[in-house]
Order: sequence, then C-alpha cells, then structure tokens
Amino acid sequence: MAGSNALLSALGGAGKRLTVARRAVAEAIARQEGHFTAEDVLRAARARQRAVGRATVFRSLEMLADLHLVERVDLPSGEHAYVACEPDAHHHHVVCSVCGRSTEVGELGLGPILGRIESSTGFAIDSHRLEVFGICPDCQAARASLRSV
Amino acid sequence: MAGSNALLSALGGAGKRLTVARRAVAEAIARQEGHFTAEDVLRAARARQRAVGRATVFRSLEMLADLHLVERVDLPSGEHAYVACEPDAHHHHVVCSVCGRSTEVGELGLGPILGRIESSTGFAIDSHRLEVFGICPDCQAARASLRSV
DNA sequence: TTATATGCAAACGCTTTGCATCACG
DNA sequence: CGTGATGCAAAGCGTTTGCATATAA
Repeated sequence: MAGSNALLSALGGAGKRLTVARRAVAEAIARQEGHFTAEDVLRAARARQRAVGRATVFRSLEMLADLHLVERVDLPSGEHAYVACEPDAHHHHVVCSVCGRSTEVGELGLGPILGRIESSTGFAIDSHRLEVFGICPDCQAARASLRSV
Repeated sequence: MAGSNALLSALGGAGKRLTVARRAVAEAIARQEGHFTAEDVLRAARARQRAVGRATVFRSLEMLADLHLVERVDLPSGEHAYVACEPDAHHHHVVCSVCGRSTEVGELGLGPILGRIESSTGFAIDSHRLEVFGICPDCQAARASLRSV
C-alpha cells in the first residue's frame, strides 16, 4: 500500500499547495479499500478528527481527478464514486458488486477492438471507459460457505 | 427508422398499460437522434403539445430501462443520459462528443478480454459497460472545413 | 369496476457557488 | 505579504415520493 504520501507528493509536483485540508482528504482516500463517494471521504475525515468542509472535499476530488490520481466511476446504480489509481498506465477497474472493492486491470487488448469500432463506424475515438462488475474471490468464498449451511 | 411503435408494442407485450402519457414519452424518445436526458424528453413532449408530468417521464424511463428498450449511459461529464436501443443483442454505444449522436456497435470480441480479466483477478464477472467516445464522421467533416478557412 | 398510472408539489440528496476569512509558500 | 485555499450556508439541479385524481382494461 502506498499510503497518502503518493497523493501528496503528486500534488506538490503539480504546484498545488499542501494544505491541512488536502492532507486530510488524501489520508481519508488512502484508507478507502475500494471505491468511495465524496460523502465517504467527508465521513472518514470527520471520524479521524480531521474534519474538512463538504465543498473542499468536492474541490479536492475534482483536482485529484484532473491529475489522474483518482478516477470517477459510475456504478450501475447510477451512483457516482471514485477510486484511487496509478496515474500513468491506462487501465480499467473491476468492481465487486458485493463488497465494493475494486482492482485495477491493464489494457488487455482493447486497442484492436477500438480500432475495429473506428473503422466500422467512422468515428475518431478519443476516449473510452470500460467498467467491469462482478464478485471478487472473497465474496465468492463467503457466498459458497453460506450456501452450504 | 422504427418510430415509436416498437416501444409501444413492447410495452403492451410486457403487460403495461398503453396510456397517453406513455405514448407521448415513446414519441418523444423516437424523435431523439442520439442520447437524451429526462429533461429532453419532457421538453420534446411539451413542444409537441403532449405534455406529461416530470415524474411520469422518470417513471417511464425507468420502466423502459427495465425492459431494455432504453439504456442508461453516463457521459464523461457525469451527466445521466439515455439511448434507445434494440432490446436483444448485447451491444455498446459510441457517443459523439461534439453532437451527442450515438451509434450501436456489436460485441466485437470483448468476451475473450473479460475471460482474461476473470482469470487474472479471480472475479466472477457478471456485467460490464463499455462506453466509447469520439467524434462522428459528420462532425469530423465539419471540423475539417472550419480549419481550412 | 378496480387496479394502475398520472400529475402536482414538496421533499430529497448530491454538488456547486458566493463570499469573507485564513494560511501556505 | 499576496495569492490561492477554506468553510459555511445558500442556491441549484436532477430525481423521487406522497397522495388525491383520472383512466385503461
């Protein structure tokens, strides 16, 4: 685990001020296991006596998203959530629909598919989002043991 | 073009009442070129003297989504939109980021990729969404002519 | 006739903004 | 110090709900 230092140093590198509020947000994000909402960050910060204003949380998340330190994910329910992620490599997230944890996966050969879409539709593709939902190994195990009772 | 009849007959088949409000919503959707928001439907219905209540639009869209006659799409901006779509085949949408029109594309070989994700992560994948954004041929042409001035 | 659907308006939840104050660099 | 960040509270939006009324079957 990288802790919140990665987030903070990336912020510094981008010429952003390292304020107490941003440290609190970074800490809160670092403690999240899977995806999280703005409200989760707010609650986590409060719970650790590092309260920040609602507006600041949204402003920080927007900033982190701009810097690709965090990514916005739309859950099937329509909820908006975020996931912390490695800034450079292009990747996608696999989200567990039971516990909400997410895992990054690499590109895995989407390129050729996009190429095929370009040639069949004539679109000039500039971005895409692949969101994959399923049940993580832990939750599968938990389910299996429930069933066998 | 299928008109709104496809939507209406599918509704009937599902044991839903064919009310005037639903006809109005179906008509409005049939006239949309690309993706559209609930507000778009509301406006379109009003504009054609087929006003329906806001709540009814949301209730109808939810129903149509349940029947897979319409699909929810989350735009990169975070906006919630809908697209009308063929109910049976699995497919994805390519959305033009300039004019908003969307085109359906088939599966195009995503299956093997999902299989690879399953084996590398251990997740049991049950759903996925691929949203592709780019510029459609028309808007590319429009851009090109702007540039050349 | 009776279950369903509608429309209104109010409630709701999430997100953004205006503005005076604060603090990082 | 000066600019950029903060926090509050209020506004803003899209969406949902309660309930009396209207309507399709």
